[in-house]
Formats: sequence, C-alpha cells, structure tokens
Amino acid sequence: MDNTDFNGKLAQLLFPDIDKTPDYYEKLYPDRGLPEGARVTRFAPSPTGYLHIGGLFGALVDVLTAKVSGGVSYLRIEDTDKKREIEDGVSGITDGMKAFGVEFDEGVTGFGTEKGNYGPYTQSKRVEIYQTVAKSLVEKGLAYPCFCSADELDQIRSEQEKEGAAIRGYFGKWAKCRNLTYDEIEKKIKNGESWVLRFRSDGSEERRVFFDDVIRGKIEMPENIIDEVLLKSDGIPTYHFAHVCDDHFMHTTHVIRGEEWISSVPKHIALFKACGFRVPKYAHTPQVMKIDEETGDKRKLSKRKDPEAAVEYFITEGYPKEALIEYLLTVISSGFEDWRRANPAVSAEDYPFNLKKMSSSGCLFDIMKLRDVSKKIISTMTADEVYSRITGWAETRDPDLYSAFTSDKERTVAILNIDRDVPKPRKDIAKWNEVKDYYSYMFREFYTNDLVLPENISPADAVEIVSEYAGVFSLEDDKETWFNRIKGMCDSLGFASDNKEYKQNPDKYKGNVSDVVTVIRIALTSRAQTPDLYPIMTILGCDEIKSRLEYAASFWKGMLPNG
RNA sequence: GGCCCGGUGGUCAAGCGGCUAAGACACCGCCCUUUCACGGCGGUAACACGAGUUCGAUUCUCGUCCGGGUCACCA
Repeated sequence: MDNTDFNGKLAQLLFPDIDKTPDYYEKLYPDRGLPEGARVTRFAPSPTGYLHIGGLFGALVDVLTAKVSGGVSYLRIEDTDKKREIEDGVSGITDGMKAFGVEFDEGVTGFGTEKGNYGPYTQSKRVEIYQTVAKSLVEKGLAYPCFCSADELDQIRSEQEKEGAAIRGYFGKWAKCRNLTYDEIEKKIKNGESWVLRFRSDGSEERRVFFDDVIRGKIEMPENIIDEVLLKSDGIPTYHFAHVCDDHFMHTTHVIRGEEWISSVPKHIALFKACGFRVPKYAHTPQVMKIDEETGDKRKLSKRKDPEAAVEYFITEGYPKEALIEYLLTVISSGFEDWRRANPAVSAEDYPFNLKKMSSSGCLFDIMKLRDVSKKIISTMTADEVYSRITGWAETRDPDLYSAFTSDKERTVAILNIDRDVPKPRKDIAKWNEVKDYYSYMFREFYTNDLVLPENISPADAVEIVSEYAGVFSLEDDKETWFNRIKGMCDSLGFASDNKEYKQNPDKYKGNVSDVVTVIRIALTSRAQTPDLYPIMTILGCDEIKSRLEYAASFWKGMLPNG
C-alpha cells in the first residue's frame, strides 16, 4: 500500500461519517470583504460561569482594536473541556460584558443565543468542522491516531523527567503510535480501543520560528516538534486545533490573548501551515497581578483567593461601570490618561486605542487608583444621574437604602446635589455601597445620635452654642446671612468671629467660628466633617433641626459635673 | 530543569544614545476654607546588578540576579 492509499484509507477508517471537505467551509464562510487595515478580533473565554477581570481587560482590547480599525469583534465560547463544564457558564460572561457596556459585533450573546454569519460561535457546536479539517489532515499524512493510554503517557513523562530531557512531550522515540501500520490501526479500532488524533509534526529542534508579536515585537523560539493532540478521544478538539480552525474560518486577523499562550505559538504556526491556512497576527497581553497578602509575592489574580478577580465583585460593591473600564484603560494603554485630560467629556469607547502602546509587563491591580478614577467619574455626574445609579444598584442589593432614597425622590436628589452642581464638585464617593453611611445623617432610618465633641471644646460651651443657635437660626436666610448669624453669636460666647484676629491672639479666645460651626455640625449630624452645612440644614428642615439641637443640648448638659 | 516573556519611584507609567529621568495614584507639607473634601502650590521617592559597544548609556549587546509564563486527551 503506498502512502496516498494509506492516508486515504486511514482517513476513511477514522472519519467514516465525514463527507465534507474543508473547501465546503471555505465557501460557507467567505472572506469578510472588509476594507484594508480592518481588524477582526475575538474574545474567546471558556465558560467558567464568571467573568474574570483579566477577561474584561482582554475583551476591551478586542473590541477597541476592532473598532478603531473599522473591523469586527466577536465573542466565541471555547467549551471543549467537558470535564470542567458547568450548566450555564455563558451567562456569567455575557452578563458581565453587558454590565460594563462592552459590546461585540457578533458571536455569542447569552446562554444559547448568538448573532453573526460565521457561527456557530460555540465550539461544541462546531465538531463537524474540526473533524472535516482533521480528516483532510489525515489524508495529507499530517495526522495520525494514537492509542496510548493515560498511564502510558504518564510513564513517558516520568521517564523524560528521569532522563532530564530538554524537550518533553510526545515526539521522536516516545511517539509509539506514529508509525503504526494500517492493519494495526484497524485492528485496534475494531477492538474498540479509544484513540486521539495527533499532529504529525515535521518540526526540528534545530530550526527556529520567528513571529512578530504586535505588542512585544520580534519573538524567536525553537520549532515545535511535538505531536500535539488535535482531537481528544471523544472527538472534540483541543484548544490548539480549535483555535486554528475557528480563527481561520471566522477570518480573525489579530489573535489577542493572554501571555500564557506565547509558548504555544510555534505549535499554532505549524498547525496553520499544515492546514494550509494563513497565520494570523498575534498580540499577547500582560497579566493582571496582585500582591499576595500572606507571602508578599506578586502573583496572578485568582478567583478562589481574590474576590476582585471576578468582575461581579465590582458590580456588587457598586463601582460605576465606567470606572472599571476607565481604570482598565489607564492600565492597558499608556496614552490613555493624557488623552482623557485632553478629552474629559468623551466616552472611553472613542479612545483611539493602539495595541502597540500597550505595556508588555504584567501590572498590579491598584484598588486605590480605581477608587480615584471612580470618584472622579462620580463627581462629574448630575444629581439625577447619581440618583438613578444608586437606586438601580440598591434595588436588589440594599432594600433599606432603596426605600429610604425613593420615598421622597425630590429630597434625595437635593441631598445628592449638595456641593455637586459647582465648579469643583466633591469627590467623596467611590462606590455605591458607601453612600448609605455617607449620607446617614440625612435619613431618619439610618441616623444614630453619637455626639462626640472635639477635645478643644467643653460640653459647657457646646451647650451654650447649641442653645443660643436654636433661638437664632432661620431657614429663610440666604447663605451669607446664615453664616453671619453664626458669626454674630461668636463674640459673646468667647469665640473669635474673625479668623485673622484669632490667629493673631489665639489666647484671648476659646476658639473661633470654625469651632462654633463644628459644634453645630456635630449637633445636627453627629459628624465633625460633612459637606456644606447650609444646604444640609435647608433640607433637614426646621423641625428636625430644632429637635436635634435640643437633643444635643440636653445630651451635653448631662456631661456637665453638676448636670 | 528546558524554552519563552518581563524588570524605570510604594503602584501604573513616559522615555527610544546626550533630558535637572515626564505625568497619574498613594504619602507628606503649605495655601484656600464654616469642618472635611475639592482645588492650587511644593516635597519625599526610580532606571535590579556586572561587563562590553560608544565621546556618551535608562535606552544597544552579553552575562548574572529577580519576577512571571509554559512544558496535559485544561483552556
């Protein structure tokens, strides 16, 4: 039997049910006809049920890369690992994308749904395609069945380890099944022995492969010599083979993925060439790391140890979606912060993203920076916007907050508008789960009297201040009058109304206006620090103010020696 | 262990043979100020190490060290 004969017969023996050729799929999935320079990218997670922060990072890079080039981005689900499969691992990913406003042009859109003409976009539904390509590989003598058991493979591994072999894997003298005869193969198959399909590598460890990583530049590695598994014993492809088939038929131009894939590029290039497919461009992104609290070491974010590894965490905490995106962009792309300064009001989606400006070293996740970015974003929102964000967040996560906030919308918006509708708005809130505590004194439901005076103010003075203020304040005042009224109280109480004078002669006074206002502030809010007191009082209303002032007076009176 | 990627302040980062080595976050100080925040001004703090190439290296080359990845019928 000559070689062609052998290959043809073997292909038929292995894939009796496959009646198509790769050519069929070439016609089914024609060239996309995109303009020159348009990039086709894909995000291809396995359905683990949740979206990893690194995944969102990668997805963002995919979408932006396609967008700036006028290309196409799509979402493909790589569900070829049956052992790790969970019931609906897809929704967690697509929901996460939606929550952060990351949208693909085509591909999987949710559990069991998709859009686009190059599907199916779920690998488990593409088995016939892989097998068709696999069959053609066998016909060309570039793939063969392997009957080695897991035990045999383990043994090969341990022998290689014992020998200290530089290159390990299924190749050369260890590739026992590489040269089986047709009769041997046929016999094993008839016996019901299970087999995997392996690539027949013609690589040499002497030769080197070169490729140009879009992010990292030129990379050089030894050629692949391993007879990699293409199809597992259940007929489902490995990542390597699926990647080659899918990115070819879906016409991906730029494969953007994590740096953990760099070392398998030689394998992938060899496979593309064996299949007669054009090799796409590769861009390997850095990983998001963190410092391990226990060991102090830098390491990859992990789902089990780090709640913030799952993107859901940021939603639960109440970070606005733009904040994470914006933060990720500052980390991903070195020019982003400059661009943002020049274009403060533009959506991050319009950022002219460039893969070449990506850093190639892994970065640490910096929660402080995220907080800063988030505060900045929240500070520029209108009170109405903040209101709808907070209530939207709280509805399912904090029913108490939700009902308190929605019971009087107008009042709540007024509260949220304090120090907001001004040239330099406050930047106090980084995420929605902070607002309940932050505004607690504005809501009876959350308010707790806890009147702690600063050390430099005696309860006796506090009682005097509060008692007198209860008699003079008026909500009719404009802000200036309001403040002058407080100043007016100062001198008779022994506090300086004029700050400059106080600084010159501090010993002549018990304190200054600041101290007086602080006492009032504490009486009204139980806080030594709050935003502008004037609007707070306006919103609190006369009755509430009176009652809080009275309470404070009697509370501090109780602290007096003979009180 | 083999192969590969990476290494500028605490963190993220500009830099592409000659600069007092940007900027942001964090931290500290001052100013503003009814407190706090905001804002403004200023400050502490970095090219992992050793050779080489060069008139000159953070930038180029090599080595060392350190960190990371990868060597599965996981992706």
